[in-house]
Amino acid sequence: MPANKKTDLAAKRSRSSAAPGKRQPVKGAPLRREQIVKTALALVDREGLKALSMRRLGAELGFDPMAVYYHVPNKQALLDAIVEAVMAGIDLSVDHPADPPEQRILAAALAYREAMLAHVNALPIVLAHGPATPVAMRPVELLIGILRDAGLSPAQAFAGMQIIAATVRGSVGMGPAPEGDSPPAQEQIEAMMRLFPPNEFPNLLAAMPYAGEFFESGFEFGVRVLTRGLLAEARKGEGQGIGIENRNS
Amino acid sequence: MPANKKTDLAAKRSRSSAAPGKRQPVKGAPLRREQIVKTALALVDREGLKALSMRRLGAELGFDPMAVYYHVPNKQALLDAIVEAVMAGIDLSVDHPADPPEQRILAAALAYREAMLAHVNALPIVLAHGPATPVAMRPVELLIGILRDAGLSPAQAFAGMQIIAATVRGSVGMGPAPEGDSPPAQEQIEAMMRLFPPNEFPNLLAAMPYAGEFFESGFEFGVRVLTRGLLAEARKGEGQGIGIENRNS
DNA sequence: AAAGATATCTCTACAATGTAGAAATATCCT
DNA sequence: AGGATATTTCTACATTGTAGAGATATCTTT
Repeated sequence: MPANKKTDLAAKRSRSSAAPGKRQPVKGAPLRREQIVKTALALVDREGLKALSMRRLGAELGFDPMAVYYHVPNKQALLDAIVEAVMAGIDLSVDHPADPPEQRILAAALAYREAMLAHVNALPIVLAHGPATPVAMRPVELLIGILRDAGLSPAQAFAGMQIIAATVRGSVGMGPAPEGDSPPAQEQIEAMMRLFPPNEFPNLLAAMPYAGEFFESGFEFGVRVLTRGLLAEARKGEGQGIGIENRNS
Repeated sequence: MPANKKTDLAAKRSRSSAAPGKRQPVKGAPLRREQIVKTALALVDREGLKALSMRRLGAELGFDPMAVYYHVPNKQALLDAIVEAVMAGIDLSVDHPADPPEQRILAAALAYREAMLAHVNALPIVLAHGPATPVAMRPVELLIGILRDAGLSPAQAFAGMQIIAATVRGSVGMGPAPEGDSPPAQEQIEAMMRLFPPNEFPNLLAAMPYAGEFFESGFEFGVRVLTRGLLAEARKGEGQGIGIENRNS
């Protein structure tokens, strides 16, 4: 009696949710797109990007792998959805319009960064030009809004938002390697010492010991510098062709 | 007489190089690792990342696909080598130590950016935490050197280099989508207008028309702001815990 | 030049992947 | 109940990276 796969899969489905007396799901909660994305992201977080195959995802969900294709057209769309989920994780409630602009900008940048660092294994797809969906654009809208509140013209605000977002994205991409690519930082540093001849890389080697320290507090430092400069330049009306005239009311 | 594959492949090899009278290659130039990487990068540039399969690369080289595996342990190593090749494309000759620091930093940042933009199709792997080989570290060494020349402490210089590099990397990653993902910018903008309700995204929509303008000159603007702020903060001795004391001679 | 040693390349084969297409089943509506 | 629709499963296939063994070229030594 070789129990076939169908029975096995059906048995695996969790019937925990859904009240039994009412209508709606009877056999077990049907597959929802949201749950697919959530499970996929969790899998990536746990085991890395290359562990995310459609078959593995199907197993994780307790469904046939092909079931996913009813809710998502192809794997690329799934990856896009994952990116969107990461972006949706940005906590926008950190912004308080009454606070000074410097503080608002820093808070937004940190929230952005925090959301990405919460899913380091997904960084390759997040940084590879994620989709411009409404969800992913809410933080952008907020940042531009803050900069406009600070008195910048639309063009200046857009440029400022781009620079800040670029700094956030670039900085998380340069953090510690994800997915067990490399040994712990200490060994890595010593290996580099051996790999890089001190006469060719004197400055790099001299600065390496501060690498860890930077990742802790250096990002904040950078954003603060950037913010201050941005606001000052904007007030001066300078801007290298960006918003030379103020298009305000 | 079914001409077998072996003969076909051998016939395909270019025997154009290598003097015939001497020793060394007689049958046709042997496969060199450098040529493999070069061909692979060219293929990626031409047809995008997903066109780069080992079989396709073999065909492009005129060798059996498996021949590559004698020179490169696996595909990941090949990708790493491609990233390194892109980094090696950074033109370090733009730096003139006699120039003022602002100018040197901007030139270095632009050279970095230029090299990455020269291979947009490779960006996903370039941004996905490239390997820290000596070649890839030369620009880093240079940047730190410039900042040290400008009077920053090692820690400050390292932090500054990180911020600038992050800005460069982030900004190229936010450029126009590669690999024909999306239609030309103009249509895209109009599509966004439709996708984003103006009451939820007023600032974004107001700033969108300047998107193109930013990508042209906004990056320079951002780096300039960052540089000026960086140098000023460093002179003041401030630095949020980064290099509070100067570890100079 | 012959013969063995080594470097380089080729062939075959396999497991894993994304996904098309048809079939099966569950759910809903009348 | 029965037909319509939504959802899931099965089967199958082309493509991918790459292991392993074998073939061939090249170099070294005699």
